Amino acid sequence: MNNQNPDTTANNSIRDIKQRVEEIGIFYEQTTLTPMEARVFALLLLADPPEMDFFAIQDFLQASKSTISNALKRLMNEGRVDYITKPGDRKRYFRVSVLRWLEQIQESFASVGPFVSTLNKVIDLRKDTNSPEFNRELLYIKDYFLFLKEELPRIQAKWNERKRSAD
Amino acid sequence: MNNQNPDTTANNSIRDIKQRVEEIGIFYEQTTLTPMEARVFALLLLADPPEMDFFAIQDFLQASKSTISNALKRLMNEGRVDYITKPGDRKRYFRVSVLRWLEQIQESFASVGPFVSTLNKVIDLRKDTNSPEFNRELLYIKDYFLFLKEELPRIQAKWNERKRSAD
DNA sequence: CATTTAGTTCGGTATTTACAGAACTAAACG
DNA sequence: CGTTTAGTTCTGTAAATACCGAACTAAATG
Repeated sequence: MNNQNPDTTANNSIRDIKQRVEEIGIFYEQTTLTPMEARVFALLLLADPPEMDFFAIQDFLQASKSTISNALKRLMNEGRVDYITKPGDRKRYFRVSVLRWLEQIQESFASVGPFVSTLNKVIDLRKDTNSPEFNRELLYIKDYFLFLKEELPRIQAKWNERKRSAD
Repeated sequence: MNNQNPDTTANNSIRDIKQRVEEIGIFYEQTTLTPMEARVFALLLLADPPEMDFFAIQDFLQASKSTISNALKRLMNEGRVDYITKPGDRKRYFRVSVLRWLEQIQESFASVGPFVSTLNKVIDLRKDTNSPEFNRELLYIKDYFLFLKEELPRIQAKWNERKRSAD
């Protein structure tokens, strides 16, 4: 049914592309994805068209079904990937859900909260100690996080505003 | 020589404190420290006075010398911990270097760069593809990172300004 | 300069984690 | 309603990682 060029990605040799997937994959591996998750994600970033069915992913990466299944599951849980379906075709076509991915990133930015509360615990537990200098430094760093907690939503708002007025 | 109360931390039972170290430790474990690194870090955050010699750390955490040595090494490389020395005492007293730790955090905030360049690679590799919608989304998310790359230094400057005028 | 002290490094082990393969499931198709 | 399809789940294994213990090193001490 897909009558486009059936290449996985545009006009480059398949070997080249495998290399690119590895390369991009390594970057995302360092942002807390497992090697295979990172490769799946990189592949979907580069694929043309930008959605692939389960078997195509498995075949390209030469991995087992379970590994691909688990990688996709985690990528979907993290909001980086979703899938579309096509009428009269029961396959799922997996793709990077760029906009949800962006939302996840934005939310994670907002998560300074836990740092603040952990520091508060520490500061509270230290309240009877005889280390005023150190305790003051802890208050200082907590202050910084509180500052971020205020400012990050601000720049988020600024971004929203910029994008709103761009249409 | 240390004529303070020799308790590891202030006026709480040692069992309590072990529990606190675990608790605070678990939080830092989730921010890319190994369990033992996280415990060492948590211990130094709670210790009173806020510096401890090698053996005191080892004894408290009931771990091997090598494990403590490696944990301290990594914590020092990451800029979270340093040590002081005392005249006529060849031990090193390890402590959380709050201000360097803060600097590290601030630097890591500034590191949006790699995200942008990875996205640029992806966008470049996709330039001949037939997926305008997807490609536009990628440009959009890249735009967001570029925006952050501008704005984060700004809020950093704002913080510096606030702190400068606070003395 | 032999010994103690304060750690580091090296080699091995146990636990965890990533992945494979095969058995299973649920929906759709003939 | 048996079979194919599109995945998932379960069980085992290989590789990576965290940790231990013992051998080592470098500085200070007697």
